[in-house]
Amino acid sequence: MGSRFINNQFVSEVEDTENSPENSGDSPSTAMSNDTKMTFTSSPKRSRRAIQKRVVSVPIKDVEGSRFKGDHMSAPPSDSWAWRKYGQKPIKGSPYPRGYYRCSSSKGCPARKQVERSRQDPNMLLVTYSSEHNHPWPASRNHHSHNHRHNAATMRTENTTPSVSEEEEEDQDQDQKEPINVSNESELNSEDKFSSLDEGSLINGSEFGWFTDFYPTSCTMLESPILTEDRDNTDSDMAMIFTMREEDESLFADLDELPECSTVFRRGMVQREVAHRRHSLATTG
DNA sequence: CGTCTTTGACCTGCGC
DNA sequence: GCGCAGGTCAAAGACG
Repeated sequence: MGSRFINNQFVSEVEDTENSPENSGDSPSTAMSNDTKMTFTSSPKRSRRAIQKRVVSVPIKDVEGSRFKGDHMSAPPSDSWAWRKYGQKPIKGSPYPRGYYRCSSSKGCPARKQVERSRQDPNMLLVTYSSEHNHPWPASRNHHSHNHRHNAATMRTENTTPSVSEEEEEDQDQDQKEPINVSNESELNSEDKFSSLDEGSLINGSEFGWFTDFYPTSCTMLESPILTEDRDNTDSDMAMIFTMREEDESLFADLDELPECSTVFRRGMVQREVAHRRHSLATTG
């Protein structure tokens, strides 16, 4: 299982409406193909506020070594952001505790995530991202700005990068209707700007706009060397860099500091790209 | 010295 | 209202 991490990068997405304690942790894993997955879910405790969360399942193999210092629980999978642990709780019904992390990439960043081992598959980590206050990722990603402070401490979490994509075709239309102006850093960096977005407006283009709408105008995925190193040839499918458009190149022109693990996600593109790549390899090779 | 993790206490939402 | 469970706070110590 773990050896197929590359394939694990492909994530699909479901709507989780059950939120029962039994399902809150593992249902995403069981409902979908193995390895890395993503799902929408709502916090059982905060359902009245309709706070959606995004769950990413990551093979623990790919996390080990990044920060296991006798921590049997779970090191948070890397996503190129700095996360500071602020709590840990044993979860009823699960032999593994759940770790609570908040974003420390920028002061006052409200983004949080929870990391726990899957009960059904202890080799998997379930990472639940909370976007309740809309993490200002787009601006930070695009410009590797001050919001993204990669010091030595924060880099400890960056050994792996669970790549994420989305499959909601209809959302692509939404993206094209309302592309993010990636050049307007000051606007995107504004916490007020993001906090002013109400849930209703976010849900339409996905409440997780901060998570998914990085580059709605491009069809680009930057494959990190981290994702390909130490992985044998069996996973050559992902050892590639998707062609960048010209606008993308200009867009990233000033990103020489972009960390290795940075991955640009394009919803719905990853699986299609891989399918296309596989087809091309099959026909040419 | 700044930032991190750890961990017990406290808070909050929910079901009964 | 009470108890349970999840989520957060904050002090203390560790680390680089």
